[in-house]
Amino acid sequence: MDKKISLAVIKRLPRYYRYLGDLLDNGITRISSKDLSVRMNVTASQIRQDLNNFGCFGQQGYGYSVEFLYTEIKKILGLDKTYNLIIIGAGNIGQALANYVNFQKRGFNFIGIFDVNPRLIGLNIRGLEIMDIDKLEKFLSVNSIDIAVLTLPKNNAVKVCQTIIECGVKGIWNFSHVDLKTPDDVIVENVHLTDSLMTLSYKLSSGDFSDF
Amino acid sequence: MDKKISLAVIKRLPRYYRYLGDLLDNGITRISSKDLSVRMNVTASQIRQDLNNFGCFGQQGYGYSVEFLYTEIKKILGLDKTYNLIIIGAGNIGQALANYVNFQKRGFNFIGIFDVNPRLIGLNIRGLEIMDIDKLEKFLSVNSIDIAVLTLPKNNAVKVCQTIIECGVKGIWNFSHVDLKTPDDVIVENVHLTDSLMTLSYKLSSGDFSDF
DNA sequence: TAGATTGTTAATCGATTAACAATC
DNA sequence: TAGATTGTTAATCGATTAACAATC
Repeated sequence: MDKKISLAVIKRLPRYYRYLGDLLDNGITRISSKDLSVRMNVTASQIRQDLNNFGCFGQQGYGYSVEFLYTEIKKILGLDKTYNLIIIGAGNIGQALANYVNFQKRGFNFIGIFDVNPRLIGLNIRGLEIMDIDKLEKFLSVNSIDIAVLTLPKNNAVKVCQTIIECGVKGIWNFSHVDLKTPDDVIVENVHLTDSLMTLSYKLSSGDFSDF
Repeated sequence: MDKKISLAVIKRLPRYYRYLGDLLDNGITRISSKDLSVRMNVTASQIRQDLNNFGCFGQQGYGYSVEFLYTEIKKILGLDKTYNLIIIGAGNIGQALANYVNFQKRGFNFIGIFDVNPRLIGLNIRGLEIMDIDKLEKFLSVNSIDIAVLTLPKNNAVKVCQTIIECGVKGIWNFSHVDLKTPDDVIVENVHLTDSLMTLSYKLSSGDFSDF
């Protein structure tokens, strides 16, 4: 990309993508920023500003072609490619993610799942056999992995993170409750479920529900 | 609370709480905003500004008492109370959350889990029997529920959301991939895993990893 | 007392919204 | 052509950072 896109914009893209998908499903072929803004409960100005970070996708007097815009955002999000993923930590969350079919549909393919627990090793999760984490380095040397999903306790997460970075993994989807330190070219996306739940309990107990 | 606290501040509180917990575990009794800022990789100014939204917890020339600050943030986050939760949708994610013990440790108690699938109804998840979703309204009429966790497909989510709001539930932890419309006094906290993964694929494929 | 560090005001920076000329 | 709606610049708003007097 040319100029720096702010994180706020990036985080809104999946939501645009979802709404455009819904419009497509409903057979709507064109949409103005105004109409979309009403549906999404944001300003039309913000939509146009956001999109214009990436190109001129609309047409004056007409609006946007839903299908075209959908395809463009898909490309922007990198969803025109496929990704190889491994899950490290085959506990509750790790197994749930492995079982969730929608990720595969979008091009995120789980090709390996690892754990330290001997009672889990060998178990079969949707066609993937849980492997001993000792085999991780070997596996990474013969498979090209785009994203490692870290669903393990935080102490182990830090250690494993080191290993996978050395093996060249550039994307980390981190579910463990710790901040991972990584080089600049390694991207970490955090899902801190506990933090999310705490945010909810804050809002519930602060009694200030003006406009969350 | 007196004045309006910005969402940006609220979202940072759980992270402060986590770092203070770590400090406590390491036997550190006092910390300055400067020291903490280095550990957390934020500015000292931001830490002081954030905390002063809620009170004057520090002491000039000394810094902050770790234990006191930890306890205060705990209260601010509403973690000095306990919450009754139900899980609606006993699929992969729903079961994973029910099985995850750390939530209970923090005062979030799962006291019911529901599904529509007859093959799941009756199954036992950590002592909770999966109930028929037909029994939901009855259950809500005799139990006080603070938070409903929605881990079901989006079409069902919208319908169920309506029901639980009518039954007086004020907190929703929404894992389904849809924006729920709710009255002002009902708080929704979203966990959109697919969006999170798309953000990661954006960053990976944009090639612009300046400072995410 | 002198040094350290807060709480808070002021300055800066960035993100959102408004406005409008360009143009389909 | 007239109406609609974009892309983009300018104005506003809010959040972050810097500075410093107060004070432990």
